[in-house]
Amino acid sequence: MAKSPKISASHEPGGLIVHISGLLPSLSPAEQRVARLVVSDPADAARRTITDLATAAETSEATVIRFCRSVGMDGYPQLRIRLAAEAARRVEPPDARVVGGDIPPGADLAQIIATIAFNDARAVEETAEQLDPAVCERVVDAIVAAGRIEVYGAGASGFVASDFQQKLHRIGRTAFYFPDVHTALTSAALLGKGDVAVGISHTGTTSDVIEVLEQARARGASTVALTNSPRSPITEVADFVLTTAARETTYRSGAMASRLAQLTVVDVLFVGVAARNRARARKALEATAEAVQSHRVGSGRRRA
Amino acid sequence: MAKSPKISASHEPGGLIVHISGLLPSLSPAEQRVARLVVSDPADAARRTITDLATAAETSEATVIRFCRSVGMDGYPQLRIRLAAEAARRVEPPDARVVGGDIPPGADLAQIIATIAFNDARAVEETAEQLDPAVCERVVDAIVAAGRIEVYGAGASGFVASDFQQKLHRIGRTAFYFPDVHTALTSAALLGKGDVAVGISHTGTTSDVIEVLEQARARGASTVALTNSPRSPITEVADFVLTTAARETTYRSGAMASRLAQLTVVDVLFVGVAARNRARARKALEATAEAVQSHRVGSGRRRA
DNA sequence: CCACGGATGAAACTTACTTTCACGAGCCGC
DNA sequence: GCGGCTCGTGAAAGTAAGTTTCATCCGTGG
Repeated sequence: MAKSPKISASHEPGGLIVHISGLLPSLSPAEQRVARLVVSDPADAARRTITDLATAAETSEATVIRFCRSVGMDGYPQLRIRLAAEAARRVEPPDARVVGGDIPPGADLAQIIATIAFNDARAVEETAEQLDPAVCERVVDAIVAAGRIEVYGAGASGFVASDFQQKLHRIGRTAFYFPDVHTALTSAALLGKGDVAVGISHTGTTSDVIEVLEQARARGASTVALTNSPRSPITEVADFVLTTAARETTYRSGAMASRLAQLTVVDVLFVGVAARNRARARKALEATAEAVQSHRVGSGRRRA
Repeated sequence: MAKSPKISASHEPGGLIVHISGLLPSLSPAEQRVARLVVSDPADAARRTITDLATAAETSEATVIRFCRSVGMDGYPQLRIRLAAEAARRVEPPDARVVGGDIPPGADLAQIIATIAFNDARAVEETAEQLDPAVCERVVDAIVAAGRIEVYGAGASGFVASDFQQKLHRIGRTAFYFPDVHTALTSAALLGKGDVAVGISHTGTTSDVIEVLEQARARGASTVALTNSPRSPITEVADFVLTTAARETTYRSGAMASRLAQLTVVDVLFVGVAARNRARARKALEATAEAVQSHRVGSGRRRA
């Protein structure tokens, strides 16, 4: 099979299910139907024959096979076995919790809290499970060695980009974030070999971010994509691809779990970079903390 | 299909492998060869095709089928799946999870990932557990009824404030966020009864935020504090206090888990508000999503 | 409007699984 | 010792599952 030349996590160690949900948006409609069945009840899918599954997904066997290939399996039997193994491993409590689902119309606040927390926590955990330490390592290498780092993101991902920029900055790395595309583009044009550009896009289809990343790459900078869709367009302009694993219910919910997943990855990179030079990072952190000290009342301690 | 009339093996409870080794002696020689292969490496057996397994056991496919029936399976595919599940279950992960701890100096990326994800997920879950739905409800009431909403936050909490503002805005609430204290102060001075001011501060001691919240309160606005310290100064100027439960790890001030906890609370409020008027919120969300559509490439899909 | 490319299912095809059947070894009873 | 019997066995036939091919359909961009 054609190996992608870029470094991305093609392994799905964390879990096949998570891997599939990540790929879901990159699948064709018919394949998505199959994917949803599989994700919603892996054990059941493993029991079904290909014809049976195809019928349940209201499609043809051919599509099921295509789906298998899309998620990296050789064929249906392999998928079946992996699914069975996966289902067995996760002793999933038959919790009534709505996984990745929408909040029901009549829900009260307590339900809303439980649902959101559950999905948020899952997104964080699943993202961590499927993150490839090797790719992270290489990204950390690049950042540590970088002359300059730029982080791009639009909309909700913009906050994450901004957060990342600020974190890197606080430990003494030269990092920038530009909310404005034009500024970002001009800045990216000034990047060069040894610099690092990080593009954040949940869907992986944000053209502004892709464009800027492309520009950065053309100038010789190392490019990193942080997205939920391992096969989205942004991955084509990235040297390194880091994926999150948030099962977001489309725009209905706004970007909720996805932000948390992205932030978790940002934290990992941050700590990874900081760990490379503990002393220096610590000193920088202390200095910056001290700088805002006068803007705190009391000692951060309390008193009623 | 003709059901086998013979007394089939009872539900093998302990485990398929154990079950098979148990009745190994009662099998015919050729079947025993198959059984031994299966027992010695279930995962491997699951990967093989029936012909393959038959060859390895130096027997025919027919014998393998007979073996399947002997151990209580319907046929080979079922055995395969059960085997895969079994194998997966017994390969328990070397769960050396770093509980709530620090990131050790020599930690590699995999450890860092595990630690961060664990703490982040915990922060989210614990925050949800101790969130008071009644208080949330009243805050939601206030926001729904508000003429204007302002959100304040500095540093890392500023990103959260900004995120909250943007979310409220997307569902049609009039919300503001000011990165600059002076602007925030002047704006707060223009608030009045029925308006809502939300102050976000992890430590609860950020004087800028407290000051602005105080101003807002003096003008008659309802004030909400979102903090990790239930008795910190900020709570003294707040009508409603929402607390997070992040036990921030090392890399002090990195504000890692705390952000996620804050964002979870933001999500709860957001969904709570949106749920009050589903139709309108949905329409607003769709309209805003559509607005950025032209800034996306493709349909989010892509092939390798 | 047409050319193009992707998505899709029908049908042809291949492989895997299952059943049938005949052979041969052991085991009586005559 | 020799039919008749049972049982384990694999070869081969038969069926079902999985895979490939291909014509059609649909949206997209020229």
